[in-house]
Amino acid sequence: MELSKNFEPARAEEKWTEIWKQKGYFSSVPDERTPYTLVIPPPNVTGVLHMGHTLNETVQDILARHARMNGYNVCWVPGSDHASIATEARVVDMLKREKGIQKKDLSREEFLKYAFEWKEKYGGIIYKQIERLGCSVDWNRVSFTMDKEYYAAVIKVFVELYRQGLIYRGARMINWDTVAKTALSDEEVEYKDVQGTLYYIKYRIAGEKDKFITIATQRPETIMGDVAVCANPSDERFGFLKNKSVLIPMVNREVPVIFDDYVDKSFGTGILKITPAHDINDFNLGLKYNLPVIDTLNDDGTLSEKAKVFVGMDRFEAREKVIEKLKSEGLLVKEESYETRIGYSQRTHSVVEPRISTQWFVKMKELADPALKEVMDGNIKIHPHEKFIATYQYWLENVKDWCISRQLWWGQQIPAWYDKDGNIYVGENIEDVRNHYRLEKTFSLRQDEDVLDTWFSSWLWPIEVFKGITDPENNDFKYYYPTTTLVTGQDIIFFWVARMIMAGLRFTGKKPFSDVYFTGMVRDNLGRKMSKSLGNSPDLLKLIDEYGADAVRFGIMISSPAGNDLLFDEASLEQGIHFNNKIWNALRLIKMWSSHEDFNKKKDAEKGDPFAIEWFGNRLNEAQNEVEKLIENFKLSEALKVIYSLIWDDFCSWYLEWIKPSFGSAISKDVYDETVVFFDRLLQILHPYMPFITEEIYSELKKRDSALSVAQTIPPSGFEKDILKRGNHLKDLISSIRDARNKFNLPQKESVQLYVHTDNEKAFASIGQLLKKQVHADDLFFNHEPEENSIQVVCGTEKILMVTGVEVDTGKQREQLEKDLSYLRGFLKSVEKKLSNERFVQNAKPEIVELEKKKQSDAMDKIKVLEQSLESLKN
RNA sequence: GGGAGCAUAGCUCAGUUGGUUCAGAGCAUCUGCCUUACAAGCAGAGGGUCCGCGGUUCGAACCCGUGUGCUCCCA
Repeated sequence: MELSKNFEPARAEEKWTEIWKQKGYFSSVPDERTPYTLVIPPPNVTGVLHMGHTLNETVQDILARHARMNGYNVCWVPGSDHASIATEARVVDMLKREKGIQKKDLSREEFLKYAFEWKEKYGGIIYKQIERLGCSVDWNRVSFTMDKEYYAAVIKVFVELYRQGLIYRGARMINWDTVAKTALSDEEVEYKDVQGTLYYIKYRIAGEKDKFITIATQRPETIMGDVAVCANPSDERFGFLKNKSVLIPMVNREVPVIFDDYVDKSFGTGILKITPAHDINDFNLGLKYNLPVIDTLNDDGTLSEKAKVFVGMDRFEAREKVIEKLKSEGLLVKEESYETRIGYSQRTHSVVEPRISTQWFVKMKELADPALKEVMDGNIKIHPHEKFIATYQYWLENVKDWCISRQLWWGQQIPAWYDKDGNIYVGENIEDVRNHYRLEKTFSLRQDEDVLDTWFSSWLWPIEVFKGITDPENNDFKYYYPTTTLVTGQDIIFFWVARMIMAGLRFTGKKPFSDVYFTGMVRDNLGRKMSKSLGNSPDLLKLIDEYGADAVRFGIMISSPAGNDLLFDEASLEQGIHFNNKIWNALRLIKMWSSHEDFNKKKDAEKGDPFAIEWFGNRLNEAQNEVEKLIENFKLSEALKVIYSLIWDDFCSWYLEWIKPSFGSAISKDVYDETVVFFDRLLQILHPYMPFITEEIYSELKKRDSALSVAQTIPPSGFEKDILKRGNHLKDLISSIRDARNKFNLPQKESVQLYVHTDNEKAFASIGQLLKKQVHADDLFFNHEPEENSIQVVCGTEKILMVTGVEVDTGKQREQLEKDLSYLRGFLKSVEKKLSNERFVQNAKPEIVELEKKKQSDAMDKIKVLEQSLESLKN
């Protein structure tokens, strides 16, 4: 069948996706091979893959395919997490919009039923995208953090940690999301610099007429929760307030003046209002001075009864009203704009409210220490190391307890029960509780309403996708765990990576993975973070439709240096298309040769040049060795660059041109066969990066029994430097002569005679034929002067005189030679300066001095050649 | 406020232990070619104060100090 002129991605993608699936190439079962295990960082079920995921999955697929082709039993587990807050919000929203149902009108069970339905309906988009990208995941192993067994694992771990004293329940200052109406962990709060306003407000001093102090605050709506004002004891300005109290504006409650070093004398007026319910520092001061806590906010961010004024009003609206009121009472002194930082919920983007709340926490210290040690000792390697090790270390050394309860329904319900007095009973289920605590069947218990943080399930991911918690003795777990490499974004180093290491060490006694590879963030070509609000994040499926999956993978990898941010530009995808086309056309060329009528008739076939094959074989080994080394070090982008240049430059531009039979002739069968072997090896090397086109070409190149995806890469062997050197010599000669042709406007078709001046005539035995062919020369003479006018080409220490029928512009030629000469003379001078410096000769290593001497003599040789050339031009 | 990282060609980045013609690659640009695989191509070329300043050294893109700018993390 005639091959299309250009590669058609859509057809190949459809075809190979189907074949891979049908043959079950990527499903793994334990066998005698060494496992190579990857677990997908579960994208959350509500989402679609953004470019960050795309980079991530591509990297993993490259590692997976590469390992598979190198003898490993690769198991790549796909899956998704339940994304408690985000999903619950989506479901609530959907119920309201589509069915007119309020969450509060549903029972927990009814709500969960809807949530699972929603997940079935929309959770599949991610898997579709992973498939379209060509990811070689094991579809038999899809995991979800709310699967029945996974759920059980999370509960089991909770109970275990509770019984070991690592989980406790207590009232603490936590981060409250007023939209999702749930607690958040510290990591789920994102701080942003914003322009705030500082309000200067007068508080009346109790028992004195018309005497006030002025206090600066950015949160006037919390005034009603004030329980004290506080100044620094060393601040003389406020000494007179000792043992006095002040009246809170609007509510006129009398509160004491206290003194503490905590107060920064230079901030605001130097005296602060203390509101323990709504500020962590105030809370700590409150504990220290035994002050009451007055919580003036409801869980949805409106003012509570305790605020007494503006009850039921939203906190930000209330702020406006409070200011108005203070103004009207003459208590507002001034407003001042200033820089501040405000915390936002990572999920709902609402302003997070510090709030006292009774929640469940994990004690982190005991878990963090081994996790830190494991990485610091190098048992788990982080890539790129320098960039992230300090961050990892800092977080673990300063880790705070982890708030794991969420006031939601979508998630694992906390396995804790309360009796009527509020005593806590923890167990895997109510029977377990009754047994463990020896309670009567009739003893009344009520389960905690809340669910666990999604990350409290995700941290078990590498373990529980193989049922390592629920069934630790099973064969899969024993074979696949610990996993090999984790690929993820640097933004979840604490959320996930650090906690997975803790969980792995704690629950299995083993690290969860050996290597962690952090990808950078994907930005647009202006360097901006990709986000929905900017609308600069492209739709992956559309990109694949437009460019093809291979081009998308190529584009994202070629511009993705390890660990660095990636500036995503569709231009690089176009480069991917061009590359596709280049390889495709190499196939067309080779196939064309085999269809020549004289192909296989040995006597008529043109003899191939042995040097071309010898050279490319060596070059291929050299490059493949380099690629292997780079991939081993997670330098995937660099490896792709090497492959790109190997295929485009070395294979297509040089090798194929060198062996190309002259017009009308057939290629020799031997050369053809060698070439197919070379092409095969190139496809193997490229396959992990661009799986579809390589499969397609592999199957077109010759008849096969199975696909490239499961083929084993022919490992590189050694290479001879001397042959590579000869190849470079040849390439230099060809380029120099072509350059000269260009400069002298000598058409490519015009044939020439070459007079080579060299002291190494022998070298031309192997490369002479190719040289003639590539520069369209019909004669090659050595160390003879031509009779006719000639163009002089200097290449290294060799000089080539090119004789042509065309008039030669000697002025132009002289100009070029003089330019080269002056550069070389300058260079020689610098080398000689070095050599004449006694201290250099004394101190530098002998081999360095030798090198400088060689540079000197090389330069002198070249200068001599140039001088002779110039001399001959003058005649 | 504390910490980390980065600064090399128009853009994105390599540059290993300080020493090989070390100042590189890809993309972009420019010149010439519609040469029977590919114009999505071929053959060439130009392009840099290695962020500034100071130091160490026979020798610095590389090591040290300092300044400036950018990015990220933490409070």
